[in-house]
Amino acid sequence: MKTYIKDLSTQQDSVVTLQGWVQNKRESKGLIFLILRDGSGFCQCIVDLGNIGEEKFASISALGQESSITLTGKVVADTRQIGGFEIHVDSVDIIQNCTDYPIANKEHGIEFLMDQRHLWLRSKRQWAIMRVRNQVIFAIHRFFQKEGFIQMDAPIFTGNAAEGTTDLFETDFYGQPAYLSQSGQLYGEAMAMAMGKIYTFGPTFRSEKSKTRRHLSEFWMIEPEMAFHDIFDNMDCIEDFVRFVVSETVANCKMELELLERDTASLEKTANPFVRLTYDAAVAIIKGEEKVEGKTTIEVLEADLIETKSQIEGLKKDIAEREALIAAGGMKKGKVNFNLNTIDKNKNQIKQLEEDERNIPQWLESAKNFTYGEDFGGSDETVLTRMFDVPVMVYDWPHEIKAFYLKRNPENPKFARGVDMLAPEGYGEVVGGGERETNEELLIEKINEHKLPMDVFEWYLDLRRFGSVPHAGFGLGLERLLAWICKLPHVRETIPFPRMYGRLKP
RNA sequence: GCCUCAUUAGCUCAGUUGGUUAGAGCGACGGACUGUUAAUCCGCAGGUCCCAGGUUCGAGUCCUGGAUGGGGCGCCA
Repeated sequence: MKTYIKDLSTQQDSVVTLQGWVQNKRESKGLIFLILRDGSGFCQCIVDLGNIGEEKFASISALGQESSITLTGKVVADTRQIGGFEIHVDSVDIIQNCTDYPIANKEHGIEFLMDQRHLWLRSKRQWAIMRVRNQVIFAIHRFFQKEGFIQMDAPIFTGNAAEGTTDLFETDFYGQPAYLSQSGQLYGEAMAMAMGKIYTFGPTFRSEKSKTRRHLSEFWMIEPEMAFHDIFDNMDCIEDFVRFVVSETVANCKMELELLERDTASLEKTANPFVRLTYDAAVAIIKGEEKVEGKTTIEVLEADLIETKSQIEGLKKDIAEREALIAAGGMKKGKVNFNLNTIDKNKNQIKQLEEDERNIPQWLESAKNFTYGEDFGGSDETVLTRMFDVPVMVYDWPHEIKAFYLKRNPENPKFARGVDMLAPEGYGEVVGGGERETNEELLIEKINEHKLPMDVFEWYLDLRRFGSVPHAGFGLGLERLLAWICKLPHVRETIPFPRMYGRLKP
């Protein structure tokens, strides 16, 4: 039977066989410390010259990083180790000895790592992120399945742009132009009329030339659609759903989130009620006309700017101190290296903080001058969510700026019943959705207003002609949700092989 | 599409007002050390300073254009 590192705790003092890769190696005379990884975890394995013989010892000593091996040894408890266990090795079979593995155990730049993505996935942080992704996907399915939703797959080739706004990838479909799907929602609506409650879970494609930390050209979206649900039922569903996925992930990914140094306290706050604001109320807060807990956005942002500046000063001081210590001499080499590396890290942090320093005044300006009636920009979202520590749902948007299929507020037709959920900690829009228009005349009017080809929406109008009912739904961006849960600076690390502007390989 | 910052060894980065033969650490390689946790110590090798022009006696450094990348805006999940 095969043994995996994650199961070592059940095998204490017995002899097991592990198969994996040499993640790191330290050597001393007569002893080799191998850090083995097998996909399920990491474990230190000790090779003793006296146990294994000189010839074998030399061949193990020559193993490069990421060499593949099979080893057999005794499981010994050792509190110093990550998993609490280590292996005292009896024998090693080398499957492949490899050398010159490109990714070293140190800081690397993002461009280099993205070029090495196929190998980078083996690194600890990436390993942890991919495991969280797996748990999040599983929790999403559990939520909808327990709530009686039917999973459906929407087509990926479409003949039209669903909302007519975003840039799509064009392909050739037997001589006809076809577009890669930017949303499965319209098809979801059809299926919801058949099944009651459905959800799609599939890839989505947008050819926007966006170079930001929250855009991908290819990403995964979850789109539930519910018959007999209005905007408020929809918000209840969003809230229950996000709360469930976050709490299940926190419960099932303790080790992974710890490895990512993710403070889960802020995730646990999703147990509290989410903030619900109309567009009007949100705009008043963004513009600084309305206070939240006694403070305006302008005050909070100005304080953030001062804080950023003092952090930069603090880091510069820290660097100067370390440089002076090194220059003074007499420091051990290991300590010098540690300090040099810390200086590098601090410098990188300063670069990021300096970007914030440049951005915050722009955001402040943009928030102050926000024009009522416009859609929120990324910075407006950041500014708004900065004021709360739970997700914020903004609903009832000016209908002109929202998609054609959103229902008007019957009490005030100026507003469409769309809802966006903004994640805290600056992550912004993670969910977009709303109640769907059921009035056929209004829909036709909207399709014309948006200058969309009527013939491709004929089938969609049929949904209003035959047993039309109030219904609502939303779309959740998996990678954006993951970036927030893992507190990553960019969505590109949340998907195994990101496709984005300027990145098609590997 | 616009704005902004960057590009120097395999990797992460220094490089002074423009001045001789461009540096460090890590990694790789060779050696030492029997419990290491980014091991440590000694040694050794490693360069199209992103590309193309220009200014200058002289350019890694200054100027112009381009390429690539980071970030922001717009657009969006």
